[in-house]
Amino acid sequence: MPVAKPSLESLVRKLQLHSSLTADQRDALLALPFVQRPLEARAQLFRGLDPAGHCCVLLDGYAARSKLLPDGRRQFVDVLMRGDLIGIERSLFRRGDTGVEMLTRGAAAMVAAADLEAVLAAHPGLARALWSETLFQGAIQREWTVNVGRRSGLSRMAHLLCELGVRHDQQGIAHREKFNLPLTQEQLADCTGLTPVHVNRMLRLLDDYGVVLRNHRQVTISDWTRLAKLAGFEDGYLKPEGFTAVSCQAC
Amino acid sequence: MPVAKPSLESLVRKLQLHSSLTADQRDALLALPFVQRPLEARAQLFRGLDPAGHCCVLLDGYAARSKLLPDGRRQFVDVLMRGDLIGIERSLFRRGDTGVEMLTRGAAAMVAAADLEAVLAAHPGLARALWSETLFQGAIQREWTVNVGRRSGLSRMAHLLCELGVRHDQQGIAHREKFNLPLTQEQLADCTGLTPVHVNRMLRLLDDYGVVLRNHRQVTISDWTRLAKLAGFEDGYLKPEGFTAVSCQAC
DNA sequence: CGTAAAATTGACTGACTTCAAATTCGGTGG
DNA sequence: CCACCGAATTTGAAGTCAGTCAATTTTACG
Repeated sequence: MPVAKPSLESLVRKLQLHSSLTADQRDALLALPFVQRPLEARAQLFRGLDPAGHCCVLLDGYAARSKLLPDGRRQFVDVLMRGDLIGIERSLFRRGDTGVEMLTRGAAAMVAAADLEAVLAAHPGLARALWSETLFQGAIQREWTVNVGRRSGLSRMAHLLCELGVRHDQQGIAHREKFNLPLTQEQLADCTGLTPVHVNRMLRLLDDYGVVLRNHRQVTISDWTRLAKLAGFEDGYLKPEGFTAVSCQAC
Repeated sequence: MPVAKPSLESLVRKLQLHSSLTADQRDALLALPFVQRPLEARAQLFRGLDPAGHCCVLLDGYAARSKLLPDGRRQFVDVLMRGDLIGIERSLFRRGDTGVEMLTRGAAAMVAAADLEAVLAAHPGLARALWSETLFQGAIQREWTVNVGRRSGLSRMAHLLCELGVRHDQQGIAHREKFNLPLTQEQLADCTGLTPVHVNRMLRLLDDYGVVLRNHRQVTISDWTRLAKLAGFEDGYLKPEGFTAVSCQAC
């Protein structure tokens, strides 16, 4: 696996999807001290309710935010990929409410809360950009609620694939129609609120329809339009089009 | 209906659940200019993806954030009550992703984006408190995803009642075990991802178990412990215990 | 190359939905 | 205060989508 020279470039890219950063702000962010930590699959990035003295940026690999039920069942509430900022609620504000664990091996940049705090104090515009990022996370979260709440099994799978496709595309990780999907069917089940068996059947059905091919862990969407239709996918919630540029009179 | 002298007191109370505000910050917030707008049931507070020049604070009544599916089905992604801040993402950052409509009659304080912007620029600590509030909303949203994704119909209803109970309590609207629930069963269905018919049956079952009594639109929880157990309810995600006090070096 | 994990498939079960009809509630005008 | 009407609730019966259980095959990885 070719490891890029570790940097927070991917976080900058993500923030710039919705917030315009000045050169100063970008440089300050890139100058943040961090420790790169290699991570095995199943490694816990954050656990339970504990607060933490750091947050992290995922540099490589995939992770999931999850909640456990008393009976041991599990629901993923987000899939995290390169550039995603994880655990800011723990480092700046309070303890968290979800666990975060690696789905694959990868690496994360660990950023000390105090360092982040200092940069945000010096650059209020950055704080604004991160708040904006929090709001985008919220939009994704709401769509996940809709997905598991109101869509059929087939649509849920289709919708998840659409969302992950767009997010890969936005982060420059892969093309929307062809990307790596390193999740097991059990993990996909935890994303969609289905059982692993049913995930298998729905993937098979999408394949039979000729809409999505899945070899090993590579997804190839051969008919995006039809997939989006099956999913009821509207990409508006992922897109910042029409956003008001960050304007903070104190910045 | 006795209308309290309209003020943003309820918003202050909400923020103080998790953020410590200085007297200055509190006064600045309370001094925000706003227009009180009475609202009929079904009134749209925000619609579709449009950005807005304002946000609002719910002063009275109940509202729901919802998303519509292409086929007309609907999922609520949050229930909003007195003190809840609505539409900040539209006023400060970008267009929204969900519609917001009143479930009952009520009233909202409409705050112009420019006024809010000015107060936040003057009091960075307030921006921090609102960001924190955004993160709490995220925690609630994640729990909703878990609720519709992994819990049985009975548990979903039970969990919703627990959450609404605690939130009524926190906002000083009512006691945790006895509060007004002005939602129709159809609306409860849109909260839980069930059908109205099934909501009816689950409420009946909770009643038969002697856990929750529901007369007209008043909820009386006679056995909180058992209800929480049925729901798998853990109140941690609603509670700021152990939070790190807001500390912003620029404030 | 061998072993454990993951994927696949089939048969059966059950929770929730759908459809439809009857009853109750809540507000309004007489 | 009561009669009325639409909305909301309640109930029953039948259907279906997804879950459960269990066995087999394939894949991933040391």
